[in-house]
Amino acid sequence: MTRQEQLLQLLQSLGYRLTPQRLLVLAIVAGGDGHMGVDEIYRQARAAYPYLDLATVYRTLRLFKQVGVVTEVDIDNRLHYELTAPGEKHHHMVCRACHRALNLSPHYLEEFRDTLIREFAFEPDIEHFTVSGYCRYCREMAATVADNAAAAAEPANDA
Amino acid sequence: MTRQEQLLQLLQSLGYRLTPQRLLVLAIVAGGDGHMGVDEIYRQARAAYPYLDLATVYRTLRLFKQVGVVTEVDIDNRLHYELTAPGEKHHHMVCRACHRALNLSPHYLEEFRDTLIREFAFEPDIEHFTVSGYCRYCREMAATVADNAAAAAEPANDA
DNA sequence: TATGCAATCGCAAACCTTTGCAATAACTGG
DNA sequence: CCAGTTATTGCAAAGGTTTGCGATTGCATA
Repeated sequence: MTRQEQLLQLLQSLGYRLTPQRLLVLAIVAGGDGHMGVDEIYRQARAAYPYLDLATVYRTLRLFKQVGVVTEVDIDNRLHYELTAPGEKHHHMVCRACHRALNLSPHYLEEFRDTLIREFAFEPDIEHFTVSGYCRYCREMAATVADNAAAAAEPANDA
Repeated sequence: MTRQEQLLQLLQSLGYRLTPQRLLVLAIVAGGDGHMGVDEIYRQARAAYPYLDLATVYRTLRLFKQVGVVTEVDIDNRLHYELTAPGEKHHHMVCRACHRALNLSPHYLEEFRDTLIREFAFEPDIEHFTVSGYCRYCREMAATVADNAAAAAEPANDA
């Protein structure tokens, strides 16, 4: 039984119906590489089944997320999805500059999670956790630009 | 000089113009208690200046956030803002059930931040950090409901 | 105080996402 | 295998937020 078939069986066991739309969306997300934007999923799905509605894609992805089949990532105010890899769960660091999403092992969040529970009885939803910030490359680039500007502004360094 | 005047001066020193719209929005956010929804800010602003446009409110708040004058919090897919309290910076824990936002001291994030920088050279944007999850009260309520359901399903406990 | 430029505004339209509703289709039980 | 029930769909419209654009206005300069 393939991974996709397993997931379909999971959906069915939870009482959800296996519609062609759901099979299609699952196949596309499973076939994609990493996080896919909704628009891309929709485009691919339409190619196979032109009557499919965008709302159905959104609803399907929301259902998949709720059941744990996919992981939702907010990248630059847009929703992206990837198949949840069992045993390889990970969180995301999204760069504010280049909008790339990097994976982050759950290990780095466990302590934080424990603290929140212990101190505030707050149970963080660390199934779908995203930190935004600036990635290594954008930070380096920014540093380089700043250096060049400083050099250009330095009269002694000219000529 | 009041806090509001300080902030206005800050805006001006950064080259932004002090328009009546900005003064108004700042006054409203400063006068509000805690996180205010955009709609509430807009309603109050309109009462004082009916020609104000919603887009201007959004733009103004985005500017304020960018400059650090206000802090943005996403509560149930809606933007909320509060005046940034100097020296009392805090993050947020937003409950997925009751949508209440609780404050979280930056202290709890420093170690996490250091780890990300050290391990991945990723600089997390911890100026505006929000964790979602389930708060103490909603967790207790869920537990109670579950207990009651279990008790109701227990034949020996009836009558 | 008058002038000019650029930032900002209001308006309208777009954007991404969610929702209401009647029609359709997947599953259940007979 | 058929009919009934109910989840799910497509469609259209709304929701919150952002953006393009021409008109306005704050502010610097003279």
